[in-house]
Amino acid sequence: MILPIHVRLRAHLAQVLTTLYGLDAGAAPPVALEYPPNRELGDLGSPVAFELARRLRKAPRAIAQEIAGAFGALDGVRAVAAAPNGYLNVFLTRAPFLVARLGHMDAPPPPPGKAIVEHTAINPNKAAHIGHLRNSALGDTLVRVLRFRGTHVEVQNYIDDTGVQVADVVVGFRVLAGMDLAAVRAVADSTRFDYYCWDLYARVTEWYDGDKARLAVRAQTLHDIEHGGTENAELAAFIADRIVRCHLSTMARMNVDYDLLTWEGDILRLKFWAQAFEVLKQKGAVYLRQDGRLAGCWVMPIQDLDAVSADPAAAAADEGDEAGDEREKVIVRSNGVVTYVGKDIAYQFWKLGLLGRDFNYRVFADRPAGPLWATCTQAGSAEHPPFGGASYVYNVIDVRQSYLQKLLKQALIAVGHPEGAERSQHFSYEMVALSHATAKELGFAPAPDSDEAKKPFVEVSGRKGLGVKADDLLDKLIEKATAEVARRNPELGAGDTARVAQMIAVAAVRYFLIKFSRGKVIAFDLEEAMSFQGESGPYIQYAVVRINNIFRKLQERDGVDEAALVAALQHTPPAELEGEGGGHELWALVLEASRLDEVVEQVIATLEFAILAKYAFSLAQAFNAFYNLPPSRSSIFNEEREDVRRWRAGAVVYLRDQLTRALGLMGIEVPVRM
RNA sequence: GCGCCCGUAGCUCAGUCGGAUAGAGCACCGGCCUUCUAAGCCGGGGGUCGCAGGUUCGAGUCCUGCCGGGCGCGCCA
Repeated sequence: MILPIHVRLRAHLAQVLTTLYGLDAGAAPPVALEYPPNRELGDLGSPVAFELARRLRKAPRAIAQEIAGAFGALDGVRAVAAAPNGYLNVFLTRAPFLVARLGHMDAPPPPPGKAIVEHTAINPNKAAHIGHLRNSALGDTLVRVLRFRGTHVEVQNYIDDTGVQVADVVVGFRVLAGMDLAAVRAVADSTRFDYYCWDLYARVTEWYDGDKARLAVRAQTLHDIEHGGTENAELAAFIADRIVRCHLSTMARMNVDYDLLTWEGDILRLKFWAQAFEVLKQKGAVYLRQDGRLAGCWVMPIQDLDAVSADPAAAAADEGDEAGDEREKVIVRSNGVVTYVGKDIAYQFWKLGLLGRDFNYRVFADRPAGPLWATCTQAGSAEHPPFGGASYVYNVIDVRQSYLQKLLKQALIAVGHPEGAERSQHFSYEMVALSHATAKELGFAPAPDSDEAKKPFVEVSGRKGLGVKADDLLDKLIEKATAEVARRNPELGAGDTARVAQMIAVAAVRYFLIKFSRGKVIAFDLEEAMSFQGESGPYIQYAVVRINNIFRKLQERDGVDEAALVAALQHTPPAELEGEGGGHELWALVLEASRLDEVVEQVIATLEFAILAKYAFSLAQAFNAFYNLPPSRSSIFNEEREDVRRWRAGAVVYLRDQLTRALGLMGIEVPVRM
């Protein structure tokens, strides 16, 4: 396996520094490498001379010059130069670099163990909205990025089928609409059921607001659902099942998929909590409060997690400061009913293989790729893939759940599994709100002097039915894209046009949801999200489509395929790439395209997918700029010099492949035309 | 009150391990289609990087304090 040039260059520079200045290579931090602002300056650059300037009492420039002088030869490096300002810049041998990259590269060994990614987890009582899409887009991208690196990933979607939100819709059907199961089934079979429930849910909220005493109906319904065997429980199960199927088809439109649906009802019925409770009690992680306002509750003491895990000194200091300030979190209420946190602790234990109990499993749906599995309580399938028991767990949930996610980690530490806490990651992100313009468009205009009107954005509210439904957004985007595709490609049939429009719409939404940093509230603006121009998914697709067109036309005219062009590079004089003339632009594309792997590394380390989005965009942008250069410097199709055409083709094929991979990581496909 | 997050161009946002001239999109103004798709490209105007200190050869980036905004801290889920 060829070591990436960065690694070898760092090692070589460390060696040079040792011989030159007697610096201990082991003690020094790794030599920093950056990309100079442009290719004229170099391909890689290092500020190492700045760091040494003080120690050596020499000007950075002089040091850089000495290093350049002593550099010697390194495979893959064409030249080294000391910049006037003190940077040490390195030029790579271009043609071998590209040829190697176009060939087969050995993949690094896959990380050991399985990772569980849980995402989506929409309450199964109404249609999915734009906020849910952010979760799914981030979660699915995480899955794709991990798999790209070779990690074995299990994707779970948690279904809260026994919570208040489902209970509220049950109340809506039975009390407000006066329907029984048969009537609800008739509705589900004849309408957009998730949309119907969206409106019904909002009506129920209003109904509660009309008289708080009505909340007793909710409490009774919830009780019925939790205990089973009642009409309410049956209705809840039906609603949850149907809504989940709606969500799955919405997500399928977005190229989002799962391996397993975990149902909260199964966690309850299989007594996962009882099992986890035993462990927590045994380890003293929870205890029964005898007095005070929490008398009769089983509670878990809450500590500062950072102090618990990392720095012993800081932990000791904190203990002194906050000894009197310790708080407790109720896990089991005084009436014996477990809280939400308790159920989540049990689920997290199971995910990490620490519970000592398992679900039963059934096939929930058949897909082209194979069955979609779901948990069940009894009479499961005899044969099913192994689920749970992962080495790493990513819970994709918005930032408002930080406190609870912290409690999960604490419970793991308290039962003697600090490594489980280390391997549990809360993948948090800020919420999606609505811009005032979009909220207004949806018919929600806050009173001019209200608090709502003064806020920078309008909060999405499933309860009020205020939000942009995921399918509505996709429909609008597809409608717009269809018109554009039909106008630009009249030769395309209706089926192809629809497929292309769908891909463009998905690209627009998914890119939009990925391009902001996780910590940023997205004030969703419909007009902005509908854009196919500028920094958008379709912009990137467009660049790839253009490239594919070049090779399609080349094939049609000359019968030359791109594989043949690439293969011929080995025996082609590299003047176009290496030459003094116009090669810089082409080489810049190759070097930029080569950065995908390092971008993926960074993305996994930071869980910041905006980096991936921006990278893909800038690569597309770089290509578009190249594409628009005068034909003498950029054309492939009309270039008559054989060697020049080959190198341009090779560079562009490589860029296209890397860009297609980057899009794939974001769940975005490339259409044939657009 | 305590904790977490955010503050960069008119607007929405990038800015990697602290490093070369602080960038992009949108909006605005001016150019570019007989030449691989104009969903594109090129050029222009537009900045007290919230404020004040500190560390450093070097700070949008790190530290401290403050200001403004968001979220969280329940015998809800």
